[in-house]
Amino acid sequence: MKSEKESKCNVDEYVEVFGSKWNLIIISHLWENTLRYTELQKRMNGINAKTITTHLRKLEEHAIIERKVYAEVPPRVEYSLTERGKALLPVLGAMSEWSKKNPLLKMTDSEANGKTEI
Amino acid sequence: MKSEKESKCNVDEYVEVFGSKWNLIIISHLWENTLRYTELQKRMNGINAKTITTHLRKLEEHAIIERKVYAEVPPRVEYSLTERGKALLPVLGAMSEWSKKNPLLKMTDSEANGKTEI
DNA sequence: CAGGATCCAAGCAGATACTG
DNA sequence: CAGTATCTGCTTGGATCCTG
Repeated sequence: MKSEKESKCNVDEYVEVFGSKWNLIIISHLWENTLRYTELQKRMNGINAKTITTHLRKLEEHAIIERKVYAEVPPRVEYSLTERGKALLPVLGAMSEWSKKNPLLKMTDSEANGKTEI
Repeated sequence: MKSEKESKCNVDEYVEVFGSKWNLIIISHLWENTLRYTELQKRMNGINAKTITTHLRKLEEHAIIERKVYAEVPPRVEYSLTERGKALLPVLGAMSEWSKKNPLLKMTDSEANGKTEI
């Protein structure tokens, strides 16, 4: 809704980056290793091309990930985190910590029907 | 799209909580103090009732915020963070840290047309 | 005051088909 | 292989009206 820097000043800054399901998922997948487009897509449970591309471009704009194109015969494009992106470690780490200590209580749609795995 | 616990195990757990613009904003507003419905709404730049209520309910389900209703003549409802919610401090802190050290580079829709404020 | 109920509009994600 | 283009449908957010 495009709030122009009112209220919480810098909150709306990181909201753009963190306030997105896909962004968080992509970043966590690129955490350990550099991945090719297809490989990343596969790991993300076969998310469709348009969706993943849109978010990859977005993260690229924010200089959080880097896109390297190799001019080879079978085209190869690899995505990896930039330094800026790696600086997110504490954030992802804190999130992971919190979720480990505070497992979700309910399941949004299917009211906690025994889904206590992971 | 309801991915059932594939790929990154615990990632999809916190994505539900953090992967939302409004959740992050609400949490950051309730950070310092308990707020009444109207006050919270006002601080969120006049976000409309339905939207804020939806997210407040969601955060309540996740036991991140608490909703206290005072049976007074002019109804009063106050929202505050629970212990579980306060445990998010490191996460929000890390986000804030990151965004301070890594200011956004561009403006999403309006291609950086001089909007370098904040 | 703090919403619930509706309806509508915009944004997002998915499917499909097509290229360098 | 790694996308782009397009169309469609669900999900969100917003506006408005109404109520305990």
